[in-house]
This record gives sequence, C-alpha cells and structure tokens, in this order.
Amino acid sequence: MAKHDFRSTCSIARTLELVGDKWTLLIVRDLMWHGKRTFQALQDSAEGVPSNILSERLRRLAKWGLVRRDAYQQRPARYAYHLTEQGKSLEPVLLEIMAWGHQYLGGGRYDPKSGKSWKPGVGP
Amino acid sequence: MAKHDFRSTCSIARTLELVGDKWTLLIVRDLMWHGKRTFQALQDSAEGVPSNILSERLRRLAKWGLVRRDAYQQRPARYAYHLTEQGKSLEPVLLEIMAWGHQYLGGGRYDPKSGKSWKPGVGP
DNA sequence: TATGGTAACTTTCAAATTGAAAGTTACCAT
DNA sequence: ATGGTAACTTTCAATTTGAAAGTTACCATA
Repeated sequence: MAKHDFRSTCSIARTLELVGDKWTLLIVRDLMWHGKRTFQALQDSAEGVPSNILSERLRRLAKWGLVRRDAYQQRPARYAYHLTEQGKSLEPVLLEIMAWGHQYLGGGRYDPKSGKSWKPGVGP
Repeated sequence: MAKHDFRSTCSIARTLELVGDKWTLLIVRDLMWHGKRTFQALQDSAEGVPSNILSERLRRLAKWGLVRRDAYQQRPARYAYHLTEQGKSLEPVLLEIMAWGHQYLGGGRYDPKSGKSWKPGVGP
C-alpha cells in the first residue's frame, strides 16, 4: 500500500495533483517570497483568495509536508505558516513559471535575490 | 483595453489562469514530448483525459496561441495539433515540474535529449 | 446497399468544486 | 457591555468536472 494514491506515474501528473489549480502556487509564492505568515496575511493576497479555499489548500499543503502550521502564541491562539524544506524546493518551479508569464503574458517580476519587484504599467 | 483581462499583474497568477488546472500541462506534455498529434492520440494519454475537457483545453490553448490546429486532410476531415513557439517555450516549466515531482513524489522521468523515460516500479 | 468502423468532437447530466458572504469561537481592549 | 481582531467554518448558488452516450462525416467490406 503506497503512501499516496496517484493517478499516474508521471512526475508532472503527480505534481499537478498537489498544485494543479489556480490558488495553491500563489499561496506558496506568498509564503516563499512575500513574508506572509498568518492566515490573514495570506488572505490579503493580491488576488484575494477566498478563506475557505485558503483553509483547504493550507491543510492540503500541510498534509503533503510542504507547509508547517505552528502556534506562535496561545490566548488568543495565533498560528504561523511556514514552508518546509520540501516546500521551499518549489522555488525553481515558481521562477520558471514567473519567467514564462513575464515573457508571454506581460506579468510582473520578482527577484528573490534583491527582494525587488517590477509591475507592468507602473513606473517610468 | 487590454488583449486579455487578468486578475492580477503577477506573472505566476497570469500563467495559472492559462495552465492552472490538472489537465492542461499534461496535454502540453504529450504534444511536446510524446508526439501526440491528433485528438484521439491525446485522448489516449496515460491519465485518460475526458474528451470534453480535452476539447475545451485545446480550444483555450489555441485561443492563447500556444497550440495550432491544422487540417492535414479533407474528406474525412482530420486535424493535427502542434505547439507553437510560444507553446514550446513552456518546456523549462515542464522540466522543473517534472524534476520536482520526481524528487519528492517519486514520479517518472523523461529525458527530451534521448527520448528515454524511466518509470517507478518498472525495471531491474 | 447495408453494416460496421474510425476520427473528432458535442451533448447530457449528476457529482464535485468554487467562491462570495455570513457565521462561529476565542480572546483582548475600552 | 460593546467593539474589534484572528482564524477559521458554514452555507449555498453557480461553475466546472467527468463519465457516458450521442452526433456527423467519411471509408471499407459484404
């Protein structure tokens, strides 16, 4: 009995079972690059993820070991979300997707080294 | 008035509007690496994409200029699907996703250079 | 000419997922 | 007591998915 039941042996198909939707990688992006740690911070993402979706995706990412949920204070209970090493290892995937979206869809850029970002239609 | 209406300026968000689902990148994979050209061939993919989904996704990819649909014969009408240059430019994205799925989910590998693939649980 | 087969879809419809909004629980502050 | 915040959960209508059957057009064979 395997740990997980995949629909295919294909690495791409397997990865898409985890992150193949419109929100999951945006949540990973915010955790990876934008210092978002709390449910509220993540919910205030640029795209406005619905709270039920955010809740479900965080649960899924945690279940797969890409995200850890830590109570950083009791009373009132507050939680912080962090990427695990496995979660952080998605960075090259995000970078390639970003590069493609920048080149072909005119989307913005973010440079993890400098922390600087460029948005289309803004600036000189 | 822009060509397309995106929900965000983020390159990742924009890219996910196009390929952020469980099937689209598998179709791109089959066109990119596995020589699938016809609707039937694509439908016989390892994962078994439903024909209505395949139809809709091909239409979308064509609309965005990633795929071209050519009639390669009349009577009976037969069509071939090909990736455009823009579609082919997704290869690095596929490769990164594949690498991640191989390392963390134990999925198979495909080497575009040699055309050889390795599947988990098969072989010596 | 009738029967069967293939390709490329489209249609149907029940089930699953999504998303907007409101609700819940627990706590702190005034 | 009243109000505010964080972290969710619940509700429910609308959208999307997916399994299956149906459609259209053509060719092949008996």
